[in-house]
Amino acid sequence: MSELHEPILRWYDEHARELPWRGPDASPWSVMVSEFMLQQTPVSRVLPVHQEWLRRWPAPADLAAEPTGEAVRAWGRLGYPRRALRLHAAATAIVEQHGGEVPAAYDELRALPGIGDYTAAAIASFAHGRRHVVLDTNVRRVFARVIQGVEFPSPSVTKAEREVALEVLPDEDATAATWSVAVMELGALVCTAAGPRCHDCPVADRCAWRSAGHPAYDGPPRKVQTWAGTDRQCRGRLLAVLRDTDGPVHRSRLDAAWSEDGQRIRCLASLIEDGLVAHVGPDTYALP
DNA sequence: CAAGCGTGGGA
DNA sequence: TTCCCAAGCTT
Repeated sequence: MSELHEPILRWYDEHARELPWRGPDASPWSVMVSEFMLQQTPVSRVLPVHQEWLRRWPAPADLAAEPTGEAVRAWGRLGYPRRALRLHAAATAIVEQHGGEVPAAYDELRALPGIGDYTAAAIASFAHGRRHVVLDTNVRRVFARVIQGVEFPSPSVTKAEREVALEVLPDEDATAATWSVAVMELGALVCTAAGPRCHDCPVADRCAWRSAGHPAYDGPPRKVQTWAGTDRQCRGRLLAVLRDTDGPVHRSRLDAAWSEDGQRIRCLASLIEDGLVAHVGPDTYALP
């Protein structure tokens, strides 16, 4: 499958977006912050928050010196705000255990809060030029189509999938890192989940899914998250009140944000349990 | 391993 | 409008 390398690497060289966390001047910390923010959040929404984050906290130690609530507030509306807590906790661990420098070793990255297999491989590859299999949703979809000939990959990563990704990973470290980001970019811009632009694809003539006539997805139904009325929506409402207010707020403000008493009380308790909200006085709450 | 966790934009 | 989805992690 190494005949995929040249066309995809050349395509990336010509079509890659210029993003602040790419480029030769991007620090490992900048890459790490971007990877946290990009977990389930689109690039366009990450860009302004990432820029302000790096301006305010140019190194892990700068973030670690702040209360966790400052990270939650600066996270804004990126979603999944526990990522902000984990990024803060990871920065603290980097200061305490790694001399303030983002580790380059996969195992050390993987041990940090909020860093799973994908993020550890991505930081090791993109910030430090190490050779790792980087399997995100884009890479999985590209390989599913080009190599396996199906529209979408299985719900969770399989052993076979990981073996295929390792087989096609270039041998040289720097090339492997560029390859991974190139395949990701191809998935993000061309081989998209809905409406792939096969006419712009550098490997369309080698694509198993395309040569099979774009057979429809035949796997288990992909689950859709419900939203209206869920705890996630309730928690988002409550946290938004605190985020958009300077200083503590009275409980009446939170009561006004969600009408159903039982759910609101449960969600507030879970936010406190998660460390996203602090109970600072009788009927008074604030960011931690 | 399935479920839970935010948010907003595009089709 | 409704549905789908966007560089996952944790439990």
